[in-house]
Amino acid sequence: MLQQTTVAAVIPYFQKFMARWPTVQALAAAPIDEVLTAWAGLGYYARARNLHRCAKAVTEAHRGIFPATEVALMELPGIGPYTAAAIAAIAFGQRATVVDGNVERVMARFHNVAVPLPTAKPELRRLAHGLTPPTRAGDYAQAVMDLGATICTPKSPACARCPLRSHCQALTAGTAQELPRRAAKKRVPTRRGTAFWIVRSDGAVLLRRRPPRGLLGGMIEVPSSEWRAEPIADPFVEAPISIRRWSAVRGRVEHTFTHFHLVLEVAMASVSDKAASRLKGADILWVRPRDFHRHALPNVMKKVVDLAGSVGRR
DNA sequence: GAAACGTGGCC
DNA sequence: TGGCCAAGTTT
Repeated sequence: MLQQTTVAAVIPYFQKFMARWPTVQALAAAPIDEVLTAWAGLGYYARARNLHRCAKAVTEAHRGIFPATEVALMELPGIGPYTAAAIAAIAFGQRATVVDGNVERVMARFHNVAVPLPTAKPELRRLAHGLTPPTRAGDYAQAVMDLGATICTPKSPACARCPLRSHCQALTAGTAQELPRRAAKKRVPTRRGTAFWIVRSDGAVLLRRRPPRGLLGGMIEVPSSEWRAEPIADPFVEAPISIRRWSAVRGRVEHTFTHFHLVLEVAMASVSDKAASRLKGADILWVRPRDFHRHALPNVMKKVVDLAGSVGRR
């Protein structure tokens, strides 16, 4: 959960997961849809799929016991170099070098490394390895991560009250504020589409399960036209049902993903039960808005729901 | 190596 | 207000 995500954002999700699935076996036995529903809103949904696969692997291939070496941990889904080292050091008390964004920043400053990320990663890892103590490497790693989160922050680091200030080379050089350097970022493009809010006579709305991998993989969506850089003249040809009368919802949904901005128009329509009954398939759902919380709607789709739901209220 | 992959908080 | 960045991993 903590991969690329702040502690504050994770805490309520962590509490919910631990209460609902207290053991790795319980998580392994859960349907993926339930795991994704519990993860909805946290983002990077491949993590939820990987966590679930990992629980299955530990349960089925490791007799419910996590492997105790970094190399073996790395074999598990969703566990990369950082997580493997964190588990080895924190859970198993081994001398493993834990390198996350905090550690990279602290190392770049402590040793005044001017080489930009990600080029500097191997060097920062070597430096981190050199400082890792033979005992209590897990406590040490968490201390450095907490230092990075509270004192050695990305902007305006609190060097005056840093316990490492007497040995920090960037502080001596006056470069702490500007380190670590990073390669220039690319501009994010904008994509556009039209979401189709299709209501059945009983008030249920058409939802759809996205393909199991890729963007929002396995999550539930309000069906929409394809999201394109160049919008098409008639998006309604991509609606899941051919409908004569669409009504445009005033306003738009804007959302920023990691690598593109999304602008969504919303169109509404009612369909007969007969027409609705023709839409079938494992990926099709008809759900009343009051039951949306039982499904894995990512935040971008919650924005669509909010906009569509505003019709009639004003 | 580079790109894909969510969302929210901060300044 | 828009860019930056977060306890990274996978393809």
